Amino acid sequence: MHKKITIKDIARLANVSHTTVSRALNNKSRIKNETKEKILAIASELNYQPNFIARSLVMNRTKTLGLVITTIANPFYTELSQGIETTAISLGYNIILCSSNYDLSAEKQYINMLRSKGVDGIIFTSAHMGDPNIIGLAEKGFPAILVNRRTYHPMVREKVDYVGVDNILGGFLAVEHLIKLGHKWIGVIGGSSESSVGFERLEGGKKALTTYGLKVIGDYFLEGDFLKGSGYQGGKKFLKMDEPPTAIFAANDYMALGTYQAILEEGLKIPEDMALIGFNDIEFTSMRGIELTTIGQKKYEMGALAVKTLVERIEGGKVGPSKEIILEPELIIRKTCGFHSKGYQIESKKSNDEQ
Amino acid sequence: MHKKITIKDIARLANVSHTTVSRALNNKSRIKNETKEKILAIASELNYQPNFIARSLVMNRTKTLGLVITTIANPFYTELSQGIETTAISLGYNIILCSSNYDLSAEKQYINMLRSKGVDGIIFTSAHMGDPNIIGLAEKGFPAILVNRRTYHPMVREKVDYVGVDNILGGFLAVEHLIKLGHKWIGVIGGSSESSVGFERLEGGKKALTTYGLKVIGDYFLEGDFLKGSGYQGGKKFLKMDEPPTAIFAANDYMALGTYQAILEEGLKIPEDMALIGFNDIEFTSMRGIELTTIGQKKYEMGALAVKTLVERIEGGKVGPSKEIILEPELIIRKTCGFHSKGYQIESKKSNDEQ
DNA sequence: TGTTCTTGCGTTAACGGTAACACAAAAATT
DNA sequence: AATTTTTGTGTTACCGTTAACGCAAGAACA
Repeated sequence: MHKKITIKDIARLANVSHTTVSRALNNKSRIKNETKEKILAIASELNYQPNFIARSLVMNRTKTLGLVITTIANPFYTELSQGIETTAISLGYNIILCSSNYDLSAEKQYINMLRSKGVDGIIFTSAHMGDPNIIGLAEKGFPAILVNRRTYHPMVREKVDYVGVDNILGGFLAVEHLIKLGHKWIGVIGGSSESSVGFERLEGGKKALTTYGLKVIGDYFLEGDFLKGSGYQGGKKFLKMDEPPTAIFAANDYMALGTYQAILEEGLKIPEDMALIGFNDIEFTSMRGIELTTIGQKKYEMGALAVKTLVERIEGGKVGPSKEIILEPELIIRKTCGFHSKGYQIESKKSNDEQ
Repeated sequence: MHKKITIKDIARLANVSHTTVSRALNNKSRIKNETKEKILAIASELNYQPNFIARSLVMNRTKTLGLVITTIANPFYTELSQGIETTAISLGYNIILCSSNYDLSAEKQYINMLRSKGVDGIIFTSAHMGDPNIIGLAEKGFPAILVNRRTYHPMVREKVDYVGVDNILGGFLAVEHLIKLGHKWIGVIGGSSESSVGFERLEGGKKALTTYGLKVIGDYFLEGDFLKGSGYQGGKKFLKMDEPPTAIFAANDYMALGTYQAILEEGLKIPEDMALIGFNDIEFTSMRGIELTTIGQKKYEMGALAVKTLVERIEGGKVGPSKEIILEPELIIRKTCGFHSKGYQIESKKSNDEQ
């Protein structure tokens, strides 16, 4: 393999010191235009590529960001990642991908690795509620940002920025939609209790119930884990109740898809016999044959915003208190909750066991 | 922020030279067990994290791989990426993610950046047929591997390994399936001409036609671009023909999904009025309401194999000629091709329930 | 015309590791 | 007991950059 050419090679050919070459390449002041151009010409002639490793060592900056994610297999995260990666590139940063696969100890190893490799900052897309790793980072003042999921730990809130959707409002919108369609018995399948978004969406749902004068019934709140299987099981569970709900809000689309399947398996029709609403608006939920009503959020923008905020913090020094950027969710009406003609006048839906 | 501790800090505390600390940390021979343990104790006490940047500079190895991909938004690539990332981690490597978004000049910039950052090798998941960037890399003998899509350039074939599915066989299986179901008029929507996999799947399809004594009719072969839209347009085009085909093979699932929609929009039923088969078996095609018959390939394993092969080449020196690893595709029968009364027994495959 | 300021560049020292080499002391061999 | 080999460690150089500092020559000012 070709020997890599360095600034010293250029220096020799240009009859200057390697420092001067460095100055020319970095467009520093106090260099004669003539010599600069000579050096630049030689550099491009030789197709010189700077060695970022060496630069990083002395500058203590790598122009690289770590992205810690549970799994990119979830379309929600892939879209988020796209926003993150594309924006990072546009700002001159690269992304090192780290899929923790829901393993907290793996996360710790990732963080150590990333810090060893000198990343300038780390993006966490799926922080656990009391994630000790993130708390540790916050204590050290290491540049990091939380996207999507957050942590309520005071130290983290104080030091680490956050970008996410208003999950409480999202949950509210979902359940409100069901209520406005005439539902009074609404089942909710939450996310894992370690996740802030699951918790918040649940809170929003409860808020909608109380706002509209409906009771919050414990049996109608099931805990899930954001995976399809738990949506499926939740659906089955609801349908086996003496008084099943007439509508179900699943805290994400994956679970909603599982619930969908459970409902069909029990011989019920959607939306006639059971209304269903999800959360996230992942690709494919809009496809024919599914057309899930759901709560949408700007995933790509969220990722983009996260990177911008993080890079700002990295490059702007450690100034300023931490930010919390909250985006607006949006109700996306498709076909799994039925239609409303005017002002939410919907055909009242009686299930057999309604009293 | 805390000052990062270095081997020199440890050396001072242990009363040895920094070289000895390096020896202890790297488990080199010729060091007294006693001193080694003392050093290791101090290192873990101080929670020492090695500086990979410095190590990389002298060793000329970063334990980092570049992943050049068109977009991770395509579920095919996300699953591939998962295999790549997980395997890389298990072998001690990190992945820098580079989404080219179908832009060849972006690819060139990515490659330069990756080389500047000193990655030990690059994985290409979607090489163009005559990709000059990859040819350049091959000429320099830089460690690289092609996954999924390939290049037929002799220099690349000679120097760069390849892992992919047998797309010719896959195309053959798809069309053969349709033929065995009794179809004689089969429309094919190919991939982009810049992609080896599109070309190969088409070849396989033609081979099936001639093998079973059917004519290869030019009008029945449309060029697509692997995106949903071109599948949709292709479907429309076929249906507007005087003699539309009775079955369509789309060279990937995304296009098949588009074709699906076009068919439904024209008021036809699948599979009664039109049979449809795709390629890749991406998630969601198995979902209720779609259940696309398709050609499956082991995406995760493909990614894993690619990383293993690349790392082998990196770590084993540049020995040995290049490898071509070809995996077997698999016909996955679901519901979009229907059943045939006589002679062709179909055992339906259980849909792969995700997560 | 002498003094100060600016410009342009070279010298040298980092950054945090690894590796080649040297050289005593200890162990093994004769 | 003398010689050779092995073991354990320190010294020094180096990887390819950037940055602090120094200094001569020219420009600006008095």
